[in-house]
Amino acid sequence: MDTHRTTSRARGGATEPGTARQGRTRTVPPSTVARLPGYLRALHALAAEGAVLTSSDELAARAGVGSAQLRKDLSYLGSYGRRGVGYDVAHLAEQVEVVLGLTTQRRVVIVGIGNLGHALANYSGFADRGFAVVGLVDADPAVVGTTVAGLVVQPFDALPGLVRATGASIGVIATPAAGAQVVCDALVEAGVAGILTFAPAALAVPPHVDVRAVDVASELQILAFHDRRRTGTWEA
Amino acid sequence: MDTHRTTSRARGGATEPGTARQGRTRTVPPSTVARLPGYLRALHALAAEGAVLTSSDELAARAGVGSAQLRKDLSYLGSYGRRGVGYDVAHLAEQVEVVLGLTTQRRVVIVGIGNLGHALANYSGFADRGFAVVGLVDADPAVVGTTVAGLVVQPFDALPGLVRATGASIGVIATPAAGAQVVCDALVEAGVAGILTFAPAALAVPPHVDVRAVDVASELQILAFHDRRRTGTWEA
DNA sequence: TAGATTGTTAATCGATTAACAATC
DNA sequence: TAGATTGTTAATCGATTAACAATC
Repeated sequence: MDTHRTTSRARGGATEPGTARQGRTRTVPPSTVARLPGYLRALHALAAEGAVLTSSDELAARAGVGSAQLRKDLSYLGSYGRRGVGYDVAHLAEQVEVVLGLTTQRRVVIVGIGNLGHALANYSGFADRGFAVVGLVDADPAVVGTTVAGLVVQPFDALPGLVRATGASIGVIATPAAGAQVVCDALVEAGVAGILTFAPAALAVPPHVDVRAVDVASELQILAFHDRRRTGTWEA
Repeated sequence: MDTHRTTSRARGGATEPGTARQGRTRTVPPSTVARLPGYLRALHALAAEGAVLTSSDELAARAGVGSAQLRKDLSYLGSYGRRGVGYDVAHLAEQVEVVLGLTTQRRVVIVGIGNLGHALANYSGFADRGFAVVGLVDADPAVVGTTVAGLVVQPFDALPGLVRATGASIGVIATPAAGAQVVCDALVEAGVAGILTFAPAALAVPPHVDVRAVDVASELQILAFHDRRRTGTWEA
């Protein structure tokens, strides 16, 4: 084992195509990048309510962060507010989308069409937020050939062809932990740029591939830590 | 709005019932707590392979972190290794479980039995890792009364009674964003200690309640950031 | 102008990493 | 004893926060 680690919420100093005139390159810290989707969500909610302008106070409250942090985060993207006035909701939303790379719809392939894969394939939040599910893959012959969310489930062998034919740049792994690394390797080999895995397993990937891991049971275990009262381990 | 924010991956300086003799209280940093489930996973995998001893190098590689970080993290829990020898796999796993509060099985209620709620209710990884799903709730009369994963779905009104009757300490929100805050308030009112939400919305909760938020579309957007090549925004 | 709110600076705080003394 | 590996220290690094000068 000598490829890179997963679970790295932070992959170092990413650069960003210059939205500032001149194409100058700016660096957005990983912790900021991770909060941008939340800001975008809040901006869309404001826009839906008809708001034209917002302030760092208001937007921060909606996103659940402090206003100092919000302003600091936005400052990495550029200067999109007006002092004494605030931010133009629509314009700021657009800028955040540009930075996140959401001006083009990304294509997603889901591997593992069990309960979770099913749910993800049918999730409308993907389409709403810039992603198109363009392919479904499963290793189980009983599942292959069935139609889920309007797509016919393909066999595992079809994965590379599917990724290339559809131009998918993101793979989602919704298989059990046992199969996750094999699926991951296949996705990497097929050329995806990012992988979102729900399998409870650490994945090894080459450095040019980005992995994000969501482990539902781990989230519950972290919650359990804070609920550790009367667990029987008291002593004095 | 004057309750607290959500999305706080880190709720400050949690204390831990003293596993060290004397009941002395120790503090485990949030970032360390967040990695403990991964270590536990790796330890269980090692145990399943028959390993009796492991080293910080081996365990760290399995969990996808550096060995220095692993040792630092474990040092917050106590001194459970032997210099020159390594860690006893079974014993260390047990200690991590004690710290995470997994010696008692926690009871979980799921609200929102759509595609995702369905998948979560049926997810075997919960039972395997210390949690029992003891109640399902949905607002849709067409869903109420149906049986999912061996449980009859209850109406929203039944939530407080259900939480109390089952002694659930964790609530999972799998509803659309629009209903999330109402559900959250009801869970808090019913007395849960922690909430895991999949709804794309910031939740306000009182300070004694812990919230963790998983937003699948946000994860994809973060991946999209790293895939921001040829998005058309180049300038020079 | 007076009031408001940004963008940035500087201070603080927490997390990571490398190195090594302690010790099995 | 010699070799191995932990637990801890100290240095570095990055993230957060508060305060305020710039400016609308």
